[in-house]
Amino acid sequence: MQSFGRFVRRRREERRESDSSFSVRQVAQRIGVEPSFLSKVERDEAAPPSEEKIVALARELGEDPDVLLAMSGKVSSDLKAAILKRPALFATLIRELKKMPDQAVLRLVREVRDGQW
Amino acid sequence: MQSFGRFVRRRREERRESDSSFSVRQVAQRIGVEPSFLSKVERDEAAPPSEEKIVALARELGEDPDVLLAMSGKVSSDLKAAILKRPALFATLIRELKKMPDQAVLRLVREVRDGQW
DNA sequence: GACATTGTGTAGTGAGTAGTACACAATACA
DNA sequence: TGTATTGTGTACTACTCACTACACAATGTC
Repeated sequence: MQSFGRFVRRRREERRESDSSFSVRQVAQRIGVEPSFLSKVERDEAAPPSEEKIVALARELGEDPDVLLAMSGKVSSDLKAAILKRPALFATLIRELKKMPDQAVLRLVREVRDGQW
Repeated sequence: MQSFGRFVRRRREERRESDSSFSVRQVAQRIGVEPSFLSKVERDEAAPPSEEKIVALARELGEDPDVLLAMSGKVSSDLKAAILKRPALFATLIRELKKMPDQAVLRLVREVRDGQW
């Protein structure tokens, strides 16, 4: 899997080709960190920022926040809260699903979402 | 919801009624922490211990590790890992399920486990 | 009465988290 | 050519996490 920093840098530079406001400095300001910090993060010299900043960064880059969070080893706090409310139930379900291929999980997601439950 | 410390203390003292080896000191030794630390944890003067110790504690107390972890605000690292591997899929699923009542989730768990997937 | 065991108080620690503040040389722009 | 903007280096900080080490008085046991 690709590193968090490398990925962010690549995506930011892609966005920059068509929008010069995607400099380290300006993106840093928009997500609320110091430029030097974002610079270090993008070079993997600093650990990924907090959940809040990552979500803001995902918004900037047009990426899925959950995916970007995952790259930083974090799980969105609202998902965590949902699991913590029914730990035994979710533990069983997730352990069951982790054995199954993507396709099967996807099918399940669809069926749950389209609501015959 | 009950506090982690209070719950552990109560459960330990229950076990102790029929087994004198369930003193703070001896349980602490079995799970690998200092007695003073376990004592503080049980009185909620210290934050809950690490995942590893909580799992050991659950084993001692005959409790579900996932439930005890949940009381400490933690999600088992194997569940986290499973989510991190397919973040978008699990995010969608969990957000869908959190709106649903226990019964519906339970039914889903059963159907998944009994394997027509 | 001696010895062991008990719970707990106090003090301190090393690693990780999540950053800031400021300075600097290189580059871009007008 | 001057001004602005850029990315990055260095140094530092406040906070939390997950504990240990040791001492003590009270209680239990032989």
